[in-house]
Amino acid sequence: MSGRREEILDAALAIADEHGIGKVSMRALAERVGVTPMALYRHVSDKAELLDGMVGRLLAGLLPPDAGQDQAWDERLAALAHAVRTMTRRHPWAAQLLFSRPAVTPDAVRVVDLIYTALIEAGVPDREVPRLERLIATFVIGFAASEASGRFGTGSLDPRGRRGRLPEGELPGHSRLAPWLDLPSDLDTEFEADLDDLMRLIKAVAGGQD
Amino acid sequence: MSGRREEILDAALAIADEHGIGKVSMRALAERVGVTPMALYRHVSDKAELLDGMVGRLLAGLLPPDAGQDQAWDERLAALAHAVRTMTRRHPWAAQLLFSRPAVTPDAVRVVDLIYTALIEAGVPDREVPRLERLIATFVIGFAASEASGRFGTGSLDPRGRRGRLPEGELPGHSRLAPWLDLPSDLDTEFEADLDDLMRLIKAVAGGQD
DNA sequence: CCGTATACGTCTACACTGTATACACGTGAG
DNA sequence: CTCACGTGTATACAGTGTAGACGTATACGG
Repeated sequence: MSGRREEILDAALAIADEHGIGKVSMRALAERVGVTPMALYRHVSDKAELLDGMVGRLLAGLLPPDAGQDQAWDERLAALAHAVRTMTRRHPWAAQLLFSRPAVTPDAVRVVDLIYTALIEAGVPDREVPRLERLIATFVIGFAASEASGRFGTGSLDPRGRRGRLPEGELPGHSRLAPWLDLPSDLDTEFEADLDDLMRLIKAVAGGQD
Repeated sequence: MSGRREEILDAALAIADEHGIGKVSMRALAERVGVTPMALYRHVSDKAELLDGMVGRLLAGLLPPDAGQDQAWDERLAALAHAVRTMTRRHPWAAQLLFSRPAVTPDAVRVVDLIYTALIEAGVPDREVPRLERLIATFVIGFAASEASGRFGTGSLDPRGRRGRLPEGELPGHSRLAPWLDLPSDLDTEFEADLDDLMRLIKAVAGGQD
């Protein structure tokens, strides 16, 4: 009935994109919409529900424009994974929220279903499909969240700092891998390689049983 | 120098365990320690640094008591993964924080190094080790965070609710998998199966190149 | 013994936060 | 006309992180 709710959600989204999720307060949002803070509660029961609505709105943008039925299952899966990553790069604040609530909104369920059908088409036994969906989604979201929140470090300065801070010899792995750790990590190609590995994993599960 | 900082960190940890991370406020923490809120700032520069210190303290508990050198690489890796999961089950609030900052604290680096050496021992080419470490850690932390924050749903009620809310036929994957979705998910065995798959993935990367 | 440095803690105050409660105004239906 | 309903407002409360100025207790070098 009311596009007002969507209007509010989009305003919140705009604030988050411009100034970070931390600046999304009921007062700031109200001012942006042009109302009193309490007016928001007519359209949103909680601040939590507001945040839920925001991620819901982003998830809706994840669905491929056309059904994309012409692509093979692995291409559809890769496209979805890339869509998640580009989404969290445009909206870094969203990555953390994806872990916060079960995927019960209609849009989220539709995305899950896309993964289900892709895995079925890949030949994964029905019994294993939900587990593999969670495995893949968990990794993809986790990667996006790590990237967005800085867990992967900020570049080449980081690994050097690591080794220096601990007594020599206590980190055999780090010292052996030193040449590779000093390279500035290219997360684009890394993500690609990770996806390749996951596809192989899916094929292994599919091939082993059917 | 000052065991006082550790004392404060442990008090914060206790509050988080008893009443949830949301109840960890400078005022509540100060009262627990028996001081004025502002006194905490002598030992901790920020609330953010306080939270960082809390996860650091938990990461320290992740290291195996003895070096555990007698176990094979895959057993050491599995043990580490299980340790993360049990840690986030005991401290559900911690899972989200693991995504928040790069692993630069000494304890975190030591954990990363354990994974490095395990992967090297597995025969993974040096060049691929850091990537695989990130892949595995990302999944394990993501799984723990999902479990802790409810992303995996709260049981069997959830999947039924999902399908009911959307028009029939729009979710082919869900309707085909209905029998499996209604089963209460057993996250213990699911995590085990996921680890098995990841081990296979590691062996594949190792075997393909050396 | 004295002066000083350092670590630690207190008090007050500010600018925010989410939201409960009570009230006002429009519009459309019976 | 009246009543309900959807919407927005005004006020208020309890809680948050933390800046700034001020004390005090212990230890150390002359």
